[in-house]
Amino acid sequence: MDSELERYLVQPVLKAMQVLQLVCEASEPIALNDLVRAAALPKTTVFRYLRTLAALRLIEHEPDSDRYRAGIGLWWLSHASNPYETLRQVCRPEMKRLQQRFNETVNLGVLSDREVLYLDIVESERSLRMQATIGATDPLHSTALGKALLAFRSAAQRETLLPQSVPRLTPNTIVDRVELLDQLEIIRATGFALDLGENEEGSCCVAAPICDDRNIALAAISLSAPAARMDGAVRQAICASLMTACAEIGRALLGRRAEVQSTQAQPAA
Amino acid sequence: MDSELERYLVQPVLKAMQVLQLVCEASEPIALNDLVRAAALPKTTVFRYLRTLAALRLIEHEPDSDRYRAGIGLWWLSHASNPYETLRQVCRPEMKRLQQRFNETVNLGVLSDREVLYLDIVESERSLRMQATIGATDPLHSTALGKALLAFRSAAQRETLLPQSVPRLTPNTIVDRVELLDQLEIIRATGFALDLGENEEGSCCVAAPICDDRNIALAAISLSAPAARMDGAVRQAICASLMTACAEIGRALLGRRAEVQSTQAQPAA
DNA sequence: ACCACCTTTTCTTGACATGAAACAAGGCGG
DNA sequence: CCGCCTTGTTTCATGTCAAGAAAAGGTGGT
Repeated sequence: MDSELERYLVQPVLKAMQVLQLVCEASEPIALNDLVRAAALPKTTVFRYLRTLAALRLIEHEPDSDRYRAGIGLWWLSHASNPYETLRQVCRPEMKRLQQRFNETVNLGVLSDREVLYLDIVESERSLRMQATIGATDPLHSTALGKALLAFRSAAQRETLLPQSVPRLTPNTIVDRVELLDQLEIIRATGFALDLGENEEGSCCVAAPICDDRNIALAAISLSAPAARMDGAVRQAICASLMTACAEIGRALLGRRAEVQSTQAQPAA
Repeated sequence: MDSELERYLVQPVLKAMQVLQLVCEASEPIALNDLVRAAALPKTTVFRYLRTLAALRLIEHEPDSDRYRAGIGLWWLSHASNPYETLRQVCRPEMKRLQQRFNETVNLGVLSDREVLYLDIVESERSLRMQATIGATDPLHSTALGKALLAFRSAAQRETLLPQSVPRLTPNTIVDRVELLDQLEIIRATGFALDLGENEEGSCCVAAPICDDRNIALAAISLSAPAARMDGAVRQAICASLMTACAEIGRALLGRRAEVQSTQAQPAA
């Protein structure tokens, strides 16, 4: 499916990044030989990548033990006015407050490539909790985050972002396109989106969008919990807090100029 | 001086990282042509790097505007059990408390390649304040951080880490090797290090080490201020708080197994 | 002192990164 | 509305330079 995306790939870059990732994933400084084994690349090649990455300070070399570990250069990359990073920092305090108030998992998501991309997660402390991973993605149509992000876009964009047919993930998943688009209108009117076990059985999510001054969603925050803990009264309280928090963040973002532009899909060919 | 370090460099990796850095530094999504101009590389080359980096999710492509921006992959790299990142997270709360209590700039530094590497900085809110940059380095011999890091190492390592002759940065810089080594003994005994305008005139720093269970410094925290604000009584209070905070962090680190191993220099050839 | 293991260096080869140039696709002004 | 001009994409021939085998240099253990 991504045969087109796999063109023009520069091998040395791919392989060097693989090595970098291995160094970063290692819980402790790692030696050349271990990297060679892990990466399944020739020793000389790995050696040269390590030297190159070290010159860029992306990794650092411990002369004593001849081991490599993550370097300060990574910090530069991920903090140099990275829009995701700033968005996360702005949202963090409100997300923590939501988590503390309801003790459920709070997710921050943006639209990326026709999917929801989880940018940040503040986890509930309960043993039974919803768990996603930062950087992971979920479909738009089956998640509260996705629907919130879709609803606060132009009608034209909703059309292009929503595939003609969407996969059924649970018995509750809404797979009828018209029904989905109708629901988006309701979400737009009420200001929040629900996911009643549509993405994963037994889980329930509430999401609200963070909008710019044109009422376009830049991101969305959701609270997710087992369905049993998310009934009537509690859900109402959550909805209210969530919408307040998101509106607050939206106002805070207006102050900044480093606005986060969510990816918008190209028109269907 | 680093002619040896510049060997075995893989060009595609260097250039691709340059492009990645440019994308990350841009305050807003940036187009291919702008990158070509900024990087001074052929268009085709930059194009291929962008595709490669996008495949790795280090950057993301906005189909509408044909622009590129930092991607979520960066987050993976810098947060996948990066020892610096974990150290920073552990130290942050105490650093913030120190900053709030004294309203002076608080620095976190580690030993890296015979220098102090600033890992984190919590800035004073005063208009006249000491200011360093995360990722920047300073000499060991002229900074409180450096001396604290040196003092809590074996005598042998102090010898190898301290160059035979050190540069004079201000009139107060201690350039006599014997005098320096003597002072390290005192620092080791008292538990804190001072910099009285030795690195920059008019600035005064107090530093204390964060030690592991063998009393080896993993990192150090310093408070820096204009000399005028750092006299007798205040300095004593700062010293006490600093040493308490560092001891606390040391204890917290003992709990974790992801200990941060500071770089140790190789024996002088 | 020998051996085993690991890093570093050297060297040859051909795969492949390269970049000029042509092509396609918008966008803007005339 | 048309055509020029900017920007992204593709193609292709070339020679660079990344690759990897193999050997040398170091280090620590028994």
